[in-house]
Amino acid sequence: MTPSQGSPRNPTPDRSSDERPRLREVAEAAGVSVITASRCLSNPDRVSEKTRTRVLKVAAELGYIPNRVASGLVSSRTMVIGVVVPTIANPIHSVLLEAFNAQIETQGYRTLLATTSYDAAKEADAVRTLLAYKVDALALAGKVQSADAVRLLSVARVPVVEMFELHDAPVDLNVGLSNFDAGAALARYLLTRGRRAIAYITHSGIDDSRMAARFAGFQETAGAQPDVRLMEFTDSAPPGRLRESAISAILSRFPDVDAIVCSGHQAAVSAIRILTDQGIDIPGRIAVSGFGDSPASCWVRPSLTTVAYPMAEIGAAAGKMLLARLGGEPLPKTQVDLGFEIIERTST
Amino acid sequence: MTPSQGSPRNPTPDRSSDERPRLREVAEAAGVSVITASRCLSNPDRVSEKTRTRVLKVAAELGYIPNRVASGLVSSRTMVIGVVVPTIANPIHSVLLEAFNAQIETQGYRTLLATTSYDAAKEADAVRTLLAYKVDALALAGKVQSADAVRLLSVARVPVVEMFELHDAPVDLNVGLSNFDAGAALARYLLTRGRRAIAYITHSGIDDSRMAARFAGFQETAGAQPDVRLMEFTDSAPPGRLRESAISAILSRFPDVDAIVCSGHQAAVSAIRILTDQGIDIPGRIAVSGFGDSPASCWVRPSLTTVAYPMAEIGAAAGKMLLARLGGEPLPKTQVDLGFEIIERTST
DNA sequence: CTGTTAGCGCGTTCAA
DNA sequence: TTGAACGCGCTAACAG
Repeated sequence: MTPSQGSPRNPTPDRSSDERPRLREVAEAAGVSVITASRCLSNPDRVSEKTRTRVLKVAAELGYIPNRVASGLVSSRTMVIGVVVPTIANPIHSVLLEAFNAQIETQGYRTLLATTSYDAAKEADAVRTLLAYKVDALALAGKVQSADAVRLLSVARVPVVEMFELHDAPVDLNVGLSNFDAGAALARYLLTRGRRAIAYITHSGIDDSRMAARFAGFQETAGAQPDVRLMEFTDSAPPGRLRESAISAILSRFPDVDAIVCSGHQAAVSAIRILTDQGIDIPGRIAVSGFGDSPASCWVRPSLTTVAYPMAEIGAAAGKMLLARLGGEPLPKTQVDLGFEIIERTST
Repeated sequence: MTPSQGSPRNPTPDRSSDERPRLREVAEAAGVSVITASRCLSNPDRVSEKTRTRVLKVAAELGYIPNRVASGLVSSRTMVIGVVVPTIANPIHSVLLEAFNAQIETQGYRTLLATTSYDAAKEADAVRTLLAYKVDALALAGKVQSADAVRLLSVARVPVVEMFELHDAPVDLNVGLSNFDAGAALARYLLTRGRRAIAYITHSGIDDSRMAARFAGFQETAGAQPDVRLMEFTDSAPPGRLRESAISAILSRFPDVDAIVCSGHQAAVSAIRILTDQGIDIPGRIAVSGFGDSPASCWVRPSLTTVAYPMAEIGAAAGKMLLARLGGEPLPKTQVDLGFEIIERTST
């Protein structure tokens, strides 16, 4: 019983009880070649309307879902962008990530995530894995820390954007602000208001150049005033948290302290709570301020004076810059400063 | 000048100035076949130590990074898990995501992200795209909303976990808590404390079964008390935000209100601020409470009585369950209740 | 322990 | 506008 239509040279292999249709099944059902079916889905213009509608109809009926792994392999465009953040739980990063992701989703890209826990070795690892997935671009929160990661990124032929921190030697694109300047600005602000005995709380055990830059800027400005005493205190809690013991240490070792600056986000809000619970007058005896704004900063009483960062704008701008690069559009600037703003509230 | 070693049958194509070495180059440089090189990297046990060390050394020297797109295509294991959340910016989801991601990263899996903005149509779209990427598993925040998504998930041959909300007909795995019970528990709590005129604020324009379940539970319990008046107010702000107008509406249309419940996270904290700014006594005149705990809940004054959800535990448990499935281990239970807790503070 | 053969599902490159 | 051939880079299945 030879089929009168001629036996196909490439008979469909047996896929009984297998999952989803592939493009080939769609093409066969629509009576076109695989490539025509492919074009109907990705280059609709290059196909006559008649075949296009027929193929699309068949594809819908069969519940066809394209295999992006296969198309990624052959076209070397995966439509995936890798994102590296220290942690998602920190609101500053989740806001950044949300804005970035929303931006790239508009063009059909998806975010492949990797976290570093503020660890430079894990950062290099994250970059390596994301590159292994052949991401079309890469976005990183903060200046790239590890030399390995820098090396990997510079030989990789993908656009890279470092978000949040502006610095001198970006791998490629760079959008954010100068944490050094932010630190300096906050120092000036406190000095102008007469504060002279300043405790500055940083966090230990993490690779975070933003924190270091903030302190450097603060130190430089504060150090220029001869009558200012600046003491750095290190807390081992993760950024965003603060141990009561850190505050106790300050009060005992620096009794005439008149200002506390917290480098970690949210840490300043904790500091306000701890100090007010001890009956210490803010800002009468001690002014408190920090970096990074959040709803909690204005809810807390006294409300927090802080250096606000435009994280959502940074994420969106980073997404747009990458999309422009991926679309082959020229970029007017590869480094964009979105600045910061000191929000004066009642804690200083 | 014929090479004396014999011309290879598969000469390496010209890749001058091309990016990274492929497995083939590594194999050639190490003098083994491609498959042996492959095994050195993924099945080290099936290769003699001598060749293994040689190949690994060569791979490191050449800076070889495996192409996971190719290996995903051929092995149908991508080592990627798709995650669907309404939004990342909401802390409740970012904590969930962080814990989930940390869990799966321990086994080398990566998170491919998609957001829905609380839109059922976007949810189906998100699921479709993630399936197109051939994710090895899928995790979704909340009960799957759209029928399309349910259909896609049930024919897909991948493990699925619905996180956060427990319900009757999970697609596959399910870990979280009953938002219905949480609503009921909060109602009982408020009734026990004598509240009888309750305004309940929900958010409009979003597809969120959790919010609906909470209200249903609350309503059922409160409705059982004949002397209780429960009024639902709808705010068009996104969950987590709250317009002042919502509070004004309550005060004018429900003047003897003695309790306000906010369904959205953080919304209750906003409510406290708005009410205290208007000089209204909390909890003297009005008790305020909500769902979802956060640092802000204890920082605000009066501090917020709220139903706390163990989001980090849920994310971690969901990750572990998926990993077990992917590892072929049997799961004792496919539905896990992690419960909730009413944290009593000073706002009630 | 190592190699050979085959092909994952699709898009590129040509030609018709 | 449509199609045939080819191969992306890697691993599964078998053989040696």
